Order: sequence, then C-alpha cells, then structure tokens
Amino acid sequence: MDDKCHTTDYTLMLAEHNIRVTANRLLVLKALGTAGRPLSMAELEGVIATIDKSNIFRTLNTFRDNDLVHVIEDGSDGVRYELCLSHSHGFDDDLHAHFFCERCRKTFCLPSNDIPQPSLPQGYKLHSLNYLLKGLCPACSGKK
Amino acid sequence: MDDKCHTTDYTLMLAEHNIRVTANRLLVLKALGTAGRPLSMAELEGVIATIDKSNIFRTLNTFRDNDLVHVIEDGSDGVRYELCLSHSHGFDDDLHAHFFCERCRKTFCLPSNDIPQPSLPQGYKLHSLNYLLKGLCPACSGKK
DNA sequence: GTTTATGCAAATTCTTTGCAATACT
DNA sequence: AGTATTGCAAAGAATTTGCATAAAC
Repeated sequence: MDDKCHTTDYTLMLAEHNIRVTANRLLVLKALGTAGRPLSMAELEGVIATIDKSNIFRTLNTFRDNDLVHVIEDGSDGVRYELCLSHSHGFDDDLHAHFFCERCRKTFCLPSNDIPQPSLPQGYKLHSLNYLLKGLCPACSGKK
Repeated sequence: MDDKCHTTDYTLMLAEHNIRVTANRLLVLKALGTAGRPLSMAELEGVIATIDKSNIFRTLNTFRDNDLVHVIEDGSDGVRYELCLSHSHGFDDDLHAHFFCERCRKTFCLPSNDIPQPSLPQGYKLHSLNYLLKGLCPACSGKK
C-alpha cells in the first residue's frame, strides 16, 4: 500500500526522460517522489543536506527541461517543484489544483477531477494552468 | 467610455480605506487604476520613476494592509499588485482568474464568472484562491 | 580522453529595513 | 511641536553563474 500506482523505480524514470543517472539526481528525485507534494528549493536543501544547493538547483532545471518535474508557484516563497506524472511531453496535461497551507506552509496536491476548465475569452491561447487554493490544511485546521 | 463603472476618484478611494492622501500614494494608486491589470514592483518602478522603490514598496504594503490592493502570484517574477474592487474587508470575495502571457509577460484579469469553485476534500479550510492561466494573450498570439 | 556533473565561492537580483530629512496637521 | 512619509543607502535573502575538481562514459 505504500507504493504509488506508478513505478518508483527512479533510475528508470531518469532514463525515460533522457537524463543521465547519478547518485545526486537519484537523491533529488527520490526526495520529490517520497514527499508526494511539491517541494521548494529550501525544503529540498533541508531534506538532502549532502548536496550543494547549486547542484540541487541545476538538477531541478535539468528535470524541468526534460519534463520530469513541473514548476508551480504557490505564493509562499518562490517556486516549488513537483514530479510530473504524465508522460506527454507537449501540453501540460498533468493538471491538478494545489492547496497551500498558510500555517505549516506546505503545499498539497488536490484530486485532479476538482479542476474545472475555464472558458477563455477570444484570442487567448492556453498553455498551462495553475489552480492554487490557500487556507488551512486538515492537520492545521484541527489545531488551535 | 474611458471610465470604469467604479469611481476613479483616487483621493476618495484612499480616504475610504483610511489611508492618508499623499501625492506619491495618488501616483501609485493611479498607476494601478489606469493599468487595469496587476502590476509588479518592477512595472510600477518603470511607470512612476519619480518615486523611490522603497517608497513604492511601503506604499503597496500600506494598500495591502488596508485592503486597497490584493497581492497575486503569477509565476513570473515575484508578486503583482492589483486594485481591490470589492469593499468587503473579510474574506477575499473579489476573485477572478488571471492570465499570464508568456510572451509579453503581462498579467490580465479574466471575467470573474469564469472562476469555478472547487470541491475541497474534508478538513481543508479555504481562505482564498488564485486561478492562474498561462499562455499567449490575444495581442501576442496574433504576432508571429 | 572527452564530456558531464559537482562543490565551492561569488555575482546577481530582488526584497526589505535603518535612518536622517522632509512634509503634513 | 509632533507624527507620518519619503529618499537614500545599505542589509538580507534567494537565485544564478564561473570555474576548478571529480566522476561518468
């Protein structure tokens, strides 16, 4: 039950996205995979400690350029990186809403079926969308 | 026809939000009002030139604290500030989607009726939401 | 052996604050 | 006079780059 429906063979994931496998990249990828939610640079630095921040940064850029992660903005502190589960390399069809908890400052993924498609006015060409909710997560709304 | 449905008496707007009227604040407010779309610090600095950036910054904070603007994140470069048209000082009910053009890097407001309410899983407490679309705006999708 | 990845340090950029001078009431 | 606002300068924080070393192929 601790396995996701997708493979967690991180080596394979790197290979599928044409990214050379290194120990560091596996660490970053695993951190993102086990977190199960989008992580910021600061969060990754906290989790990984052994890797220099510049390398984490470059690793994330490599992942982004090869469609292994996408980048989301949750309005907290800079951006967050999240594993890209869709395998389409074109339009970003792996869309779901994110919930940013203003208390613990974590960002969670919400079920994707809750994302409604907008009706765009004439002339706009949509590439991606980012639906961000803010408030308190279940853990934090319980606490007083 | 160049007037919005709301008043553009900026002095009055400041007064209604309990903000003392100064020449600089009127300039910032007017810049936001005439832009008609959310502006970043950099954009405001570009438009206003005569005011120091630290003062623009503090002015925007004052506006935010008094519910004259809200702050939105559009994933470009930091945050943007947008005139708050609703007069409720509680929950942020002045919600609409924003469209960020990846070419000209401007952010536009979309009609608010296009914002769908999400169905949140148990336990989440919603404070605000931010619906951001990205792609090309009408002006830019025309250009080659 | 050549190319790629990594760590360290520093450059860059952006946001935020300290403080003295100015303007307002 | 007293309080609030402003500009300048600089502190802080985060992202990004240069470069020499180390690792991978």
